[in-house]
Amino acid sequence: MTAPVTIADVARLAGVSAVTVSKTLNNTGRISEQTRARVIQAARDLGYVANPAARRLRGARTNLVGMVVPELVSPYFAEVARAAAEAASSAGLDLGVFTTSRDPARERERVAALSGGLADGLILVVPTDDPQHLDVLQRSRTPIVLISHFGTPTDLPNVRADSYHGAHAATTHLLDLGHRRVGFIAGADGSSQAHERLRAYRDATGERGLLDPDLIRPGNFTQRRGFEAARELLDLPDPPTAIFAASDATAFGAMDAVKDRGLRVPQDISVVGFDDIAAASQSHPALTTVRHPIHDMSDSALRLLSGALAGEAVRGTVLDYPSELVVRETTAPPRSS
Amino acid sequence: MTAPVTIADVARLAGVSAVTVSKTLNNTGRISEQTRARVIQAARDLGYVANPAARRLRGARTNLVGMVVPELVSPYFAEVARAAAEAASSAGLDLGVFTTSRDPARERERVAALSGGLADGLILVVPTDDPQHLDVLQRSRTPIVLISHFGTPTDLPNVRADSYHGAHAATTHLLDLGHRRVGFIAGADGSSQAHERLRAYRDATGERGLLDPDLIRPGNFTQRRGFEAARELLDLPDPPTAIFAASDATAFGAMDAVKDRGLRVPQDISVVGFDDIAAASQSHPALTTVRHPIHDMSDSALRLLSGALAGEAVRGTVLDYPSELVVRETTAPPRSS
DNA sequence: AAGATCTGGGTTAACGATTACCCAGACTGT
DNA sequence: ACAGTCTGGGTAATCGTTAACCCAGATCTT
Repeated sequence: MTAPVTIADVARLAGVSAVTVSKTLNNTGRISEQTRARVIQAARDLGYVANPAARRLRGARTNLVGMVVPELVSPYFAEVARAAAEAASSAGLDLGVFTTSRDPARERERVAALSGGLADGLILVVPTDDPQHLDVLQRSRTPIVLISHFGTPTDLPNVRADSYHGAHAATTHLLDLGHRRVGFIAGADGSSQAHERLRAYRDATGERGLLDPDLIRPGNFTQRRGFEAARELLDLPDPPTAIFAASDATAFGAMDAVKDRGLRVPQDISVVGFDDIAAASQSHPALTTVRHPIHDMSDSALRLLSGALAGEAVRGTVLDYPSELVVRETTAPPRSS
Repeated sequence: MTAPVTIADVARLAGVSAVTVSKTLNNTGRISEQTRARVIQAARDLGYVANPAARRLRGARTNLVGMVVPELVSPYFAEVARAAAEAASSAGLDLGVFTTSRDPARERERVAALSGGLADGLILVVPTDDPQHLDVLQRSRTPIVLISHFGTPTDLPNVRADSYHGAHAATTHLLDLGHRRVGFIAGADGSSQAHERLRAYRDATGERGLLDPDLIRPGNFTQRRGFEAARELLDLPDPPTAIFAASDATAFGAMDAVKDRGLRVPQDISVVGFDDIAAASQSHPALTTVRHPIHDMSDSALRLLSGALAGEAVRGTVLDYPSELVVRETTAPPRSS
C-alpha cells in the first residue's frame, strides 16, 4: 500500500527543489552535471514515474495516444492495433486501445474522455459515420487521425485502405489463369469495404463479359458463412472453378467446403481471400489473398499524429493505400484448360 | 479547435458555482431540484465531460481500468481483452488495453504510468515473473488483479486458467477412443501454460503405459510449426493415429499436414487443439479442443477489481478456472479399432 | 421568541507537475 | 572596479476537479 512516489519525494532525496527535478527529467532549463546525476539517481532509486494525470492537466504531454477500434477479436483490428502500438512505441509514445463494440454512444464517450484529458492524440478506426459526431471530432483541440473513414467528408487527416484495386487485381488474376466462372462470397452488408470489394469483382468480371449474378453469394466475413456459401456455389449446375472470398476467414471456410467435397485446392478449385491475416501465410496450402498495407497505414497514422502534436498542419490530408494481391498456393489454372 | 468545456463554463451558464456543478453531476451534497435541472441542462447543452486527468489527480475515480497484455494478435489475448471490456462495461467501467510486446521494461513503465495516475485499477495478464517487479505491484496503492500468473507467489488477487485438467482430459479422450499412439506438439518454451499442457499429456499417456518420447515434438504455438511437426510425426516409422496440439493454431497446421498427405480428419487421424479460438468452432470439420473459460475469468477479474475499488479485501484470493474439453468433429476412433 | 436544525449553496485548499519569472553568485570585459 | 552576462537553481502560479468547511436564511422546537 505504498503511496506513489511523487516529484517531491525525489526532490527531497536529491536535496533539491521539485522544479529542479522536473527540469532535469524533462531536459529543460539549466542543470549542472552534478545535480543532474543526483536527481537521476534519486529518481531511479525511488522508481519515480511522473503522474500522467498531473502532467496532462498542466498542459504538458502524456505521451499517451488513444486508439478507438470497434472490436479486437477480428484479426484485422488486432493487427491494426499491434502495428499502431509498434509505430507508437518507436515514436516514443504509448498506445492505449479502447473498444466500442460498435456502439456509437460508447464511441462518443470514449472520445470525449480521451480527448478531454487522458491522451495527447487520438486514432479512430472506422469512426461512426454520424455528421454531428464527426463535427465534434473536427472541432476537438486534441489531434485526431482517422483510419479508413469513408463516409461524410471531414478535414481530419484520414488514412484509408482502398479495397477496390486489390479486389480487382485478385479477380483479374483468376481470370488471367483461365477461369471463366469465378464465384464471389461477399462481406457484411453495410460495410463500405465489403461494398468496394464486390464492386471491384463486378467490374473485373464484367469487363470480360463473365459476370453472372448466380455466382455472387451474400456473406458476413465469417468462416462459417464461407463454408455454407461455398457449398451453395459448388452445388450450382454449372459451378465455379474459382472462388473469391471477401475475407480470409471466409476463404478458409470455403476451402473447408472444397476439401469436404473431396476436391483439392488449387487443383480443382482456386480460392482467394482478402486481408492477409497471419493464418493466411501459415495455412497449407498458403492462401492467395489481398493485403492491406496495415503496417504502412499505422505508420502513417502515427506519423500524422506526431506531426500534429508537433504543430504541423495535417488537416485535409488523405492517404489512400492501395491493397495488393499476394499470390501464394491456392490459385492455379482450372482443370479444363 | 474548440477548447474543451470545463466545469467553470457549465457553472457560468447555469449561474452557479463550479462546486455546485460538481455536486450536482456527482450526486453529492444537497442541491435543489431547480438548480439541479438548470445545471444538467447546461452541462448537456455544452456537451460537458469532466476532465479525467483533473478528476483523477484530485483522487476521485476515473472509471478507467487498465489492462496490460503481452500482445493482442494471438486470439487468446484478443478474446481475454474483449471479455474484459464487456465485463468492465457492464460494471460501469472503461477498459484501456496496453501491450508490452513481452518487454519487461515496457511492462514496468506501463504499470507505473497507469497506476500512478491514469487508471483506477489494473488487470495484468501474464505479468513478468520478476520478484522485484511483483514486489512493486504488491505495494501499489491502486488495486491490481493478476490473470494467469503462475510464478513467484504474491498476495495479489489472481485469476488463473488451469491448463492441466483440460489437457489431461483431452489426452484421455483420445486414449478412450482407442488410440494407442497419440502425438503431442508442444507450445513455446518458457510458457508455463505450455509446460502444464505437456505435463498433463505425459501424465495421461504415462498412466496407461503409452508414453513414447518420439511422439513429442517441440512447437511454438504457431500454425506453421504445427504443419511441420505433424509432418514429422506422420513420417515416423510407427506414426500416431491422433495428434494433440498445444494450441488451436498448431492444430490447424497439423490438420493441413494431414490433409496434405491425402489423409482425412478424423477418419485417418484425430486432431485436438487447445484454446477454443473462434475459428475452432467455425472450421470444418469443427475442431475438438480445450476451452479456457475466458469469459468467466474476465468476469471474475473485474468483479475482484470492482470489489477492491469499493474497499473490499481481496488480497490473497486465487481463483483457478479449470479448462474443459469441447468435443467436436476432429476426433474419432482409430481406423484399426 | 430565542436557540436549534435544516437547506442550499458558496469558499478554500489540495491533488502533482510544469512553466514563467526571478535572483544570487561567478565570471567577463573594458 | 563596476556594470553586464551567464550559471544554476528556486518561487509562485496554474491546469480542472472535488472534499472539507462554512454560512445565510428558512423552518422547527419548546
